[in-house]
Amino acid sequence: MPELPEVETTRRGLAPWVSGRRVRRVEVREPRLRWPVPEGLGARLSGARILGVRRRGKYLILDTEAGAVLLHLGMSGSLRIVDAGTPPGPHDHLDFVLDSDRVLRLRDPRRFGAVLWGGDRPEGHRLLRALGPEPLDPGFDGSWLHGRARGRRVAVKPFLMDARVVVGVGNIYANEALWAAGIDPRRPAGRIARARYERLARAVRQVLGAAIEAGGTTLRDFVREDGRPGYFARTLNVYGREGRPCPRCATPIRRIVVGQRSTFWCARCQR
DNA sequence: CCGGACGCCTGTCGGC
DNA sequence: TGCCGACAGGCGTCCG
Repeated sequence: MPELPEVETTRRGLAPWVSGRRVRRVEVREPRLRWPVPEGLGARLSGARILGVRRRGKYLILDTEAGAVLLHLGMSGSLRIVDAGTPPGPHDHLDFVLDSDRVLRLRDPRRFGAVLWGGDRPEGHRLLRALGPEPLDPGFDGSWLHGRARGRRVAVKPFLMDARVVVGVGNIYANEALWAAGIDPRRPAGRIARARYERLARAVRQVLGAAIEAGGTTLRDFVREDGRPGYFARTLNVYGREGRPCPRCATPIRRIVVGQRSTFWCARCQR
C-alpha cells in the first residue's frame, strides 16, 4: 500500500488528533506483525504525552515524552482515528487509546506492517539508520542518483526503489516517475547519463508532490485517518494500465516483471 | 560488495 | 457455484 505520499497523508491527518494528547493505554489484539509488537509497549506509553508525528521514508515516528514508537504500514496497513468504543474489525490489530476519548487504530490485513519501540533516538534505530535521503529534501537530486548508480548493473527501477538510494519510492511511483522521465525501467542504473538522472529526480519530486496533494493513491486498502480514500489513482499514467494507450503517444502500455515486481511502461516513450 | 530470489500474510479476482 | 492460481502499495534476509 503505502508509499511516501500515503504515509505523509496519514501523518498530516493524524497530527492534529494526537499531538499534545496523552496515551491512556495500548490495546494489542494481534501482536504478530512483521515483527512482534514489543511486550512492554503499553507499560512504557501509558500516561505519556505525545509530542508529535514525524515521517522518515515510509516510517512514521510517534514521539512521546517516554520515547518514540516506530510505525510501518507494510503493504496493507492504515491508521485511523476513531471514537473510543468503536468496535474493532477483524484486522484492527492495535489501538492507542488517547485521553481525548479517541483511538489511534492500526488496521493491517496482511500484517506486513510493524509497531516498534524507537527509544530516545529513533533515527538511530537499525531500520532507519541506513536510509537514503528524503526525495523532497534538497539533498536529493540528479547528481546524487548518478553518483549512487556508478558501476551498478541493477535495473534502474529496483535501483530507484532501494531505500538506501532514496526513501519512499515504491512500485506505483517508480513506474510513474520513470514514465515521466522517459526512461526504460530495465536500463542498468549505471548506464544512465547525469542529465537523465536530473530529469528522473525532478519526475520523482513532481509525482510524489502531486500524489501528496491528492491525498495519496487508493487501490484497495489505503484510507486516510478519517476513512476517506486518496484520489491520485485517477492521475496514474501507467501503473495498472496494461493495454491502455500511453497518455503521451497512445502506444499500448506494457506490463513486464522487473526485480520481481509488476512494471508498467511505454516502449515508445521510455528508452 | 552485488544482484536476484524468497518469504512473511490475507484478500480478491479471473478463468475454467 | 466452487476451486485454483495469480497477484497485490514492502522489505529484511539469504544465497551464490
